[in-house]
Amino acid sequence: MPELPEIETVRMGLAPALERRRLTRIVTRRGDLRVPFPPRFAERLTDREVKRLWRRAKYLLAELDGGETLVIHLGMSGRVAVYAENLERRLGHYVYEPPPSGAGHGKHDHVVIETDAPARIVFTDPRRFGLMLLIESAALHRHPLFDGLGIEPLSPQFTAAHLERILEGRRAPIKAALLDQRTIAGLGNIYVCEALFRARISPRRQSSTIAGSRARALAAAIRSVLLAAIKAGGSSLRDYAKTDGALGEFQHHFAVYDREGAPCPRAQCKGKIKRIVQSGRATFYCPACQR
DNA sequence: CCCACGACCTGTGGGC
DNA sequence: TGCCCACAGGTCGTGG
Repeated sequence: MPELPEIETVRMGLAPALERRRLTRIVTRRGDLRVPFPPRFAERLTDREVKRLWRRAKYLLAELDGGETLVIHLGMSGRVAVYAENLERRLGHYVYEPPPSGAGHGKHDHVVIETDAPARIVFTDPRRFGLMLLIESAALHRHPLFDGLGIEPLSPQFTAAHLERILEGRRAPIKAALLDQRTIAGLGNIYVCEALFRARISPRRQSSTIAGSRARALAAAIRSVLLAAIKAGGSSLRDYAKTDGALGEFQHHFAVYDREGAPCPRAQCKGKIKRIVQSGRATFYCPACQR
C-alpha cells in the first residue's frame, strides 16, 4: 500500500503507540524480508525508547534512544496493524480491542513489536519486498538508502523553480523521472499518474520540456494530490491502508489510475483514459487533455 | 551519468 | 467450475 500518503497515514496511526514508548518485546518470524534483519535485531530494539517517528521518502523512521534508528520500508505489499487494549481514549480509535488471539500469527506476519503503551504492532508483508534495518541515527543521511534521495514534495523547498532545475537536461519521459526517488522522494505509480493528470501534462512528455507554467502546474498538482490523499487516509487497492484496519478512501477519487477506457473526468473533455506501459509499468492518462 | 529492463516474491482476478 | 497467466502500491543491479 505504499506511496508517500500511505506511509504518512501509517506514521500517524503508529505514533501514539510508539512515540515516547518503550519497546518491550520484538519477535521476528523469519530471517529476512528483502534483505536480512540486522544482527541481534530483537536485542538491539528491546528496552529502547522511541524518541520520534518520522518519514523520509517511503521510509518510516523510528529514532531510538541509544543512537540507532529503526528503518522500515513497506515494499509493495507491506502493512502495519496496531492492536491496543483499553487505550481508546488515549491512543485514538483502534478497532481491535482487545487484540484477537491470532493477531500476529498470520502466514505473512513477519514482525511483532510490543510496547509499554501497551500495544502490539504487527508487520505483514506477503511479497516481502519490504525491509527493516537499524542504522546509526547520526549517519542516516550518509547511508546509501538515503544519501541520493530527492526533495520531499511537501516541504517548503519544493517549488516550481526547484522542479524545473531537477528536470533540466533530462531526456526521460516525465513519468519515469517522477518515479525516480532521486528526483522527488515519495511518489509512486498512482500519484505520478494522478499528478500528471491534474497538471494536464502527458506522461510521455520529455522531462526537460517542463518549465515555466508547466513546472508551476506540476509542482502544484503534486502537492495537491498528496495532501488530498493524506486527508483521505491513503489509497486501499487490494489491502487496507490504515493501522486500525480501516480502509483508506482515496481510491474513490482516482481520476485516471486503473481506469482504462473510462471517460475523462475533466469537464468539457471528451477523451477516454488510456493505459500504456512505460519503463515496465502501467501508466494511465487522458490523451485528449494531457499534453 | 542516464535510462530501460529483469529480478525479487506471493496472491488474485479475469479470460478461456 | 477450474486452470493459467498477467499483473500488482517498489527497489536494485546490470548492461547498453
